[in-house]
Amino acid sequence: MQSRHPRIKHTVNSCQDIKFYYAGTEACESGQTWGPGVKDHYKIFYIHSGRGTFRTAAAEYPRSAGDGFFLVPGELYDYEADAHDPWKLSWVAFNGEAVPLYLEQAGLSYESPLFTCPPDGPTRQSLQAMIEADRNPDSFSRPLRLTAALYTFLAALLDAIQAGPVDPNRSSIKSYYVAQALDFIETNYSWSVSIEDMAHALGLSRKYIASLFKTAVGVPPQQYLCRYRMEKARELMQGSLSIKEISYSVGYSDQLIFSRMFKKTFGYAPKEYRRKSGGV
DNA sequence: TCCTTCCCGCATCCATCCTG
DNA sequence: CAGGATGGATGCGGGAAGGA
Repeated sequence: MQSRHPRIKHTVNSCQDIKFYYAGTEACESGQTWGPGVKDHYKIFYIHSGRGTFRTAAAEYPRSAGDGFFLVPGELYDYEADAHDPWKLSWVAFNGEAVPLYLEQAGLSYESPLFTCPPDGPTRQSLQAMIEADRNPDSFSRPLRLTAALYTFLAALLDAIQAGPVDPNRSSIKSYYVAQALDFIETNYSWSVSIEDMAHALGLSRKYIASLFKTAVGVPPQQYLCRYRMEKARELMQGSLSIKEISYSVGYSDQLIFSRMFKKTFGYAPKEYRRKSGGV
């Protein structure tokens, strides 16, 4: 293995994979409805005042001030303001590959679409900041400001949800640790990182994170890391890099060890694999 | 929920050999 | 001769059980 690199990259690097769509606020009229309908993006609602009802195909959820709910793409929803005390809503719509990860970390899903936040907390403040940024089109920096505001809002939302009442059956914190571990591997596989390094970066013991990882993923972290490196190597094998260059690129300073692992994983030595697959 | 200890399997390292 | 594969020794990582 190459010498240990002192700088461990951040454990979550996929923040670029979230895209802001739109945001807004509306004081609804009595009995005002939307749907049933579907969205092609994620949409989070926050209730400032009043009350109303949010429905999925499976359940009906009465909601009031301080509550929130969210929609996932492709599912059928409808919602309706109360006839006597209609709600005032704010919403933010977004999409991206990283969204499911963050929602899972927050314990939100189609089956569990509800959350509660303090009326004057940072969640509402960051939501308001995003709506303000969306209203100001006279700026070249508007897209960056909106994206930054969206991250701030999601971070505040995660903090608010995780600081809330703890459900003894809730597994989101474990999912969070496992997601962090997966992200660590995908970010640092090209260095000579160990599972000890990963545990240190997450602030957990090596044994504990390995246990969570095995339960969630099905294989130990060391095995997952090895397999991940081999898959990356197989991709690089399609190009013109030498076996030695590929081994360095996926975190092995010793091509001999790399060759052995490659053969164990795929059944062929690297050179043999390249010949069979018609590579360079 | 998180950590510790013990033990064993396996990944890694080094030396050597093989192939084109 | 350079690039790549194999064999044996060693240390790290995983599993199990239990404690704080």
